[in-house]
Amino acid sequence: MGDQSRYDAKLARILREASTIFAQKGYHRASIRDISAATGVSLSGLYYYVKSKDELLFLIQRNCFDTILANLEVELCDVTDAEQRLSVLIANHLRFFANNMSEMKVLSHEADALSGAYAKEIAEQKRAYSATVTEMLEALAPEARSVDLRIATFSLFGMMNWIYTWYRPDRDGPVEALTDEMTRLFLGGFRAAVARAGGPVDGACEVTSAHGAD
Amino acid sequence: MGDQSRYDAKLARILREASTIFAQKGYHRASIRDISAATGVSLSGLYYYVKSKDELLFLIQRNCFDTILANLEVELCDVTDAEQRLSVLIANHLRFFANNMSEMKVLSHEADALSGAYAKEIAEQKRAYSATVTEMLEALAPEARSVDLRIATFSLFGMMNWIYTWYRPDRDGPVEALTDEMTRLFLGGFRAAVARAGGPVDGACEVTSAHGAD
DNA sequence: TTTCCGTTCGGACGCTCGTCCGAAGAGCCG
DNA sequence: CGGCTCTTCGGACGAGCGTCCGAACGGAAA
Repeated sequence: MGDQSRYDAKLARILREASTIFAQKGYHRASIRDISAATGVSLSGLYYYVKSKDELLFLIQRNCFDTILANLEVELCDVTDAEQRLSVLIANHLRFFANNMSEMKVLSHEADALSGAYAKEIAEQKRAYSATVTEMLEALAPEARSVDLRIATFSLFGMMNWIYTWYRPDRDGPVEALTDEMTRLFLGGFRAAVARAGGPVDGACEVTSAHGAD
Repeated sequence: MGDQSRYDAKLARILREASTIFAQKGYHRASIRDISAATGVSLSGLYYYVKSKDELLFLIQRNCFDTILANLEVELCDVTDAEQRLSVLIANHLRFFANNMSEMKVLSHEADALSGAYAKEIAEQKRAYSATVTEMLEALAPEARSVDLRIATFSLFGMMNWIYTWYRPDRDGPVEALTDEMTRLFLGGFRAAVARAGGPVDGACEVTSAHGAD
């Protein structure tokens, strides 16, 4: 049989180059011809490795989640403290993102470019990941309301995922510093929010409902 | 002269419908034909109101920033307390987003779909807005390092802007509750981070650098 | 050498895209 | 009525898109 590993390597290279192109131009704006040019593989040659442009995006996204979730499981296995578990998750998430900026941008930005079975499989991975975070927060604050846990969960993902729009290691420092800062920001806020749950933050909240619609 | 206000109203309607379409399908995937169908205006008729598809996106985004920034100025004019100023900004931001979900999604998701002069003008509005937030944070914590202020600024924008991926009023409660919760989360975290600046959060941070690259 | 199979590719397919041209409609003034 | 201006539109243009077919390549097995 012709080298299986050679096939795998070339497919991996195609996925990597495609991530770069998708990250630069966006999924819909990027064309198969762009990817053909970037990889040096002919237009029709690409279709030997991939069924469609959609599958290309699907494989990229699934690889990302597989890696993130697998790494997370390894790193969490011997950590029991609730706060440490959360900060391990944050570190794992941001480290993957910083080391795979193109893939991360594709993951965050092209979340609903897929449809059908592809979309379903990715959505399931995302659901599992979110549920993990919510469980961690619940372990940290068993008395919190579920709505607030949901808001906290997605606020954390917002902080972390949004970095694809602004983070550049040369200007903003290494991932480790970013991780520390975000962990401190979120964990500190979550602790404080839970501690005085129900009450406003030093009169900072009643301003909220002052104005009507825009 | 034929009604100027009639022209303006129709243009506004086109922009509104276009926002919906762009939000649903994404800018590049959405076609002028989709917008033509949604508005009932013919394909070529649209070009009487708008020079190009790019200008359509540009006008939507500029209208958003104009509204947000104008509202903010009004709301801030008689607030002096540093914490209250920040929470007014958060409230203003989230209220606009929740009341204009399509426009907000287009603003957050199609940030770099523009190019040339259009992109430049929007980028300038965004820069001014970010600078406002950073200044508020600095007023709140004059001793913080500028890198941390930058991270805090974009973490806040991440929390707020990411809601376009998950927030639904019927499931997640009214904007006011969301605003209170996010204000509490961020402000609490920021205060805590500043208070113990430099030091890790209860041994939650040294885990960060444990593993290498992925 | 011949056969065979995994791999590669040129070139074409039908389709949709953003844009524009020339003409026609609508309301008003003379 | 005719003429003018603002608005609207049918239909076409060239370009680029994702995909696929049939043929050719190359190295190992016979």
